[in-house]
Amino acid sequence: MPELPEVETTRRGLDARLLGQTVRAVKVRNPHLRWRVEDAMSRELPGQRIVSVDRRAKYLLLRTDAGTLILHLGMSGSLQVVPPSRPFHRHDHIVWDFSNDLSVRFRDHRRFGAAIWTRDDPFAHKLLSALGPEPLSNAFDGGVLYERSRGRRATVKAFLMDGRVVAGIGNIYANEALFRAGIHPARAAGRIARGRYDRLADHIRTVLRESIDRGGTTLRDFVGSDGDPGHFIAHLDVYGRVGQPCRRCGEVLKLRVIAQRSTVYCRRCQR
DNA sequence: ACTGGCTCCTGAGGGC
DNA sequence: TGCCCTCAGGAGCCAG
Repeated sequence: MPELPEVETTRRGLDARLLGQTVRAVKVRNPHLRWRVEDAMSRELPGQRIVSVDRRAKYLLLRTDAGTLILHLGMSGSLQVVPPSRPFHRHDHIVWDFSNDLSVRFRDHRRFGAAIWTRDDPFAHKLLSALGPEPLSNAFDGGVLYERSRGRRATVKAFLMDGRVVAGIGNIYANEALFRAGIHPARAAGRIARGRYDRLADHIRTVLRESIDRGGTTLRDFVGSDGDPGHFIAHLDVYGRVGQPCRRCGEVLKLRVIAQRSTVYCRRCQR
């Protein structure tokens, strides 16, 4: 599923190919994504030039002078940059044709993704306005986690995946960062010391950067991951490794559902 | 202010 | 071989 590193890789691919290009045509083949794709997007986007391609959490922001296209890949979405003549896949739901004779297709077989058109400041949009700091920005550190977690009884795993605390940490990277930091995923967020949050924040940043570096390599051709966790999968310590030995101590890795998500951890290394 | 549970959807995988 | 069943999973939303 597209996690923050895949979305960032996608952003870089779009930025390299679409910046300064003009939207020639928009075709919505199936408007039934997470929220119905509004006609205003098809009406107002043609003729507009892409002035920037940004990312906030796992949202992609394609800005024009008339408004911003906000995209979310959900859990099975991908964006494909292809020649317009390429035959359609049955789950290609939206198509944007550009002035450089490239076509971008939003493919999403589960349709948990979203395409939202807004004329206003996208950061003021309800979906973005309450988001916490970007994990790779200077605004994020152990202090943020420590301050925000005081008094909270929810598990640290759920806490990390709450976008209002820190933006864009998905299930895979919550699992991985907690393993690297040696913190048990079911521990109450409010009962973790400052020093451990400092280390956790460092590990969140490091694991995301390492994965982006991998994504940047394996997804260079930009065909989208389409449900695949990406080639960073070979470097995961816990996610997808239930029943296998811990790379650090050899203990068999355990699976528990925490925060409604599969959580894999080492009960010896994580306390 | 928090917290946990529900929801959308389809392909994959297991059982028989 | 094929059919049926179950389930994962991002994150907004809502009730308690």
